[in-house]
Amino acid sequence: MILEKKKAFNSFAAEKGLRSTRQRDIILDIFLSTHQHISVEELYLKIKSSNPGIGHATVYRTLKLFAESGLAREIHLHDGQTRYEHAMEGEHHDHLVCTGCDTIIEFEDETIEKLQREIASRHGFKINNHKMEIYGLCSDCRK
Amino acid sequence: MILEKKKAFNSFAAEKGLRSTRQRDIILDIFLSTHQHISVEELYLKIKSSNPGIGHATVYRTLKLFAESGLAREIHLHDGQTRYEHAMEGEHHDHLVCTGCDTIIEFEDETIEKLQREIASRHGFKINNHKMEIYGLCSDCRK
DNA sequence: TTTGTATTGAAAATGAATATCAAAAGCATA
DNA sequence: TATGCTTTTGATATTCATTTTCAATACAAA
Repeated sequence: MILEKKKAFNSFAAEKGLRSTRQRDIILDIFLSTHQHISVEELYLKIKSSNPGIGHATVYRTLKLFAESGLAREIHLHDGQTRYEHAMEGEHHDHLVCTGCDTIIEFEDETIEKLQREIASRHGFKINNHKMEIYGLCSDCRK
Repeated sequence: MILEKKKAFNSFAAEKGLRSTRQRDIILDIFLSTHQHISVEELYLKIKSSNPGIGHATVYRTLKLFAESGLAREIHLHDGQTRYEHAMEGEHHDHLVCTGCDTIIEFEDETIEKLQREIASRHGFKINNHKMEIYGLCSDCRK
């Protein structure tokens, strides 16, 4: 699966005429090895620890490329940091965010997606993307 | 209705032991006179034009207070600016955002809200808040 | 008034993200 | 393999929204 994703990114890169570089390979490997919702800073530190030479800007640039290629998706929660999650074709993750402990739980609900499409078409919109976040307290934090 | 909101904010302020100041009155008046989704900068400029003395920081601070009091709600679209909308008890606005012309259309859907509550309770969450934005192209921009 | 504290505004600081630009690296071609 | 052109990189500076700092000011209770 990771291999497929690498291939997918490589063909995206080839199509765009991008060169293949050591840095992009490393960032891709490490990004693919992470869990969901990693912030740029977190990823940067992770990369730094094994590859001290790689710069801040490169990580930002490369993650934008991943998003463009469809490999990753940007998410903006309420703390002013951009995070990236692994994106797969046609797959959508919505989020339950605990404001107590910052736990993020993913969910999908086909009925909601369907209703979104209905609402959009009722207003003449063509959906590209959507995001939905529910903020609250998880059972642990309510205690 | 505007009067009620002012009263509501004043009792919130009283409860918190906040003082009543000329600046907060002015900012409240002007905020209440605006339409939905005003950015801090836009509001600041509007305020500045009639009250040149009022500072940037005060506008930021006061809007945070409004949000805390329940009078306003923060919204974060994807351009790095915080906007505020008028919030009313129990009322929720979700948004259809046109990425072509930045038009924002509000909608509400009780079925979606119900499904959200179900999902949350299934995960043991108590909802405080939610946001949902659908990004796409409106009929004009698709032409 | 007087006094204690909250609030303000100007300016500085922060922090995320982007731009700049010279040096380095990739890649096609000779 | 060497050459030359172009992309990419990384250090640094910059931008922009927002927050902090702090001395001066305003509020409200006594």
